[in-house]
Amino acid sequence: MTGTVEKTTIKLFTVAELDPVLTCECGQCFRWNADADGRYSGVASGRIARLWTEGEDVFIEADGDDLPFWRDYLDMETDYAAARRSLDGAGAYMRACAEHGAGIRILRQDKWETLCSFIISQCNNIPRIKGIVERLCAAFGAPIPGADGVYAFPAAERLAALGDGGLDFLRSGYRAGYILSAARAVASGKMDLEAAARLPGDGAWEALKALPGVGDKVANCVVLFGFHQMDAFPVDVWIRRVLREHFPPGFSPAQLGEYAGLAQQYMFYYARTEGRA
DNA sequence: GGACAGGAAGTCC
DNA sequence: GGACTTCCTGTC
Repeated sequence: MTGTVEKTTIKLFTVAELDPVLTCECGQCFRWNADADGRYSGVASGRIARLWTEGEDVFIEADGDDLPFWRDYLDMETDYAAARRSLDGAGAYMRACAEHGAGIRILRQDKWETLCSFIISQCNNIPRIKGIVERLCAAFGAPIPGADGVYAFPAAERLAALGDGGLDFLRSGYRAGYILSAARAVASGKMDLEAAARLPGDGAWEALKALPGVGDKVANCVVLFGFHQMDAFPVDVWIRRVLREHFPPGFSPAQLGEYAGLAQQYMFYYARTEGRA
């Protein structure tokens, strides 16, 4: 232990407003995992926290100084009940998804980590994505004080310094080259993620797509989960199927409005868990 | 048992 | 439309 860190526990919300299981398991993040006691431990921006439910109440344990960070990360200022109501007009299937996923919040994740993680996600499955991300963090991330064996997500500058082949040990396949080139673009300033996030309209999405290995889908994930533009609507194989089977031909996700991205997350989670929930 | 196809939050040429 | 890395599953 490098100095004692004062842990603070506070009640955040009710489970209807923030469900740790749904929020951590809906596929938006890769560094939150259930402990043996069912509590979720997560790492973000070099900080650690635990989330759990007691009855209807949700608690967080973290360094006291970090609580403002976690409030922002958990998007506590957004009214998700109102967001769900805005989707009421999108049909019975949409309402079923929203009811099933109530408690999902769209986390305000680090931009670089989100970009890197969703580059890794392409044509891959979630357990393997998590494994690759953890190997990346353990190899190049800063150790987090007071948490043995837990590492921050590595800075782009750290990865940019690697030579070609420097990520072979990740076993991330053809995605390794994409990670390196994204790291170099970010570290050199050629890709300014903060500036990109402020571009109006589809500007952020267009800017991200300039990176090799970032296409329509990954760019949308970064815009939604990293830039918190809640109208972004990533379309993958699951969502393609949902749109085909449950929405009329010619339906445009833009019709879902400013919370289309939240709707997408409800659909994704529903499609992946219905019948085994 | 071990080979093999199919698929996994896709993208590129 | 095929190739691309790696890994896991189901099938024969």
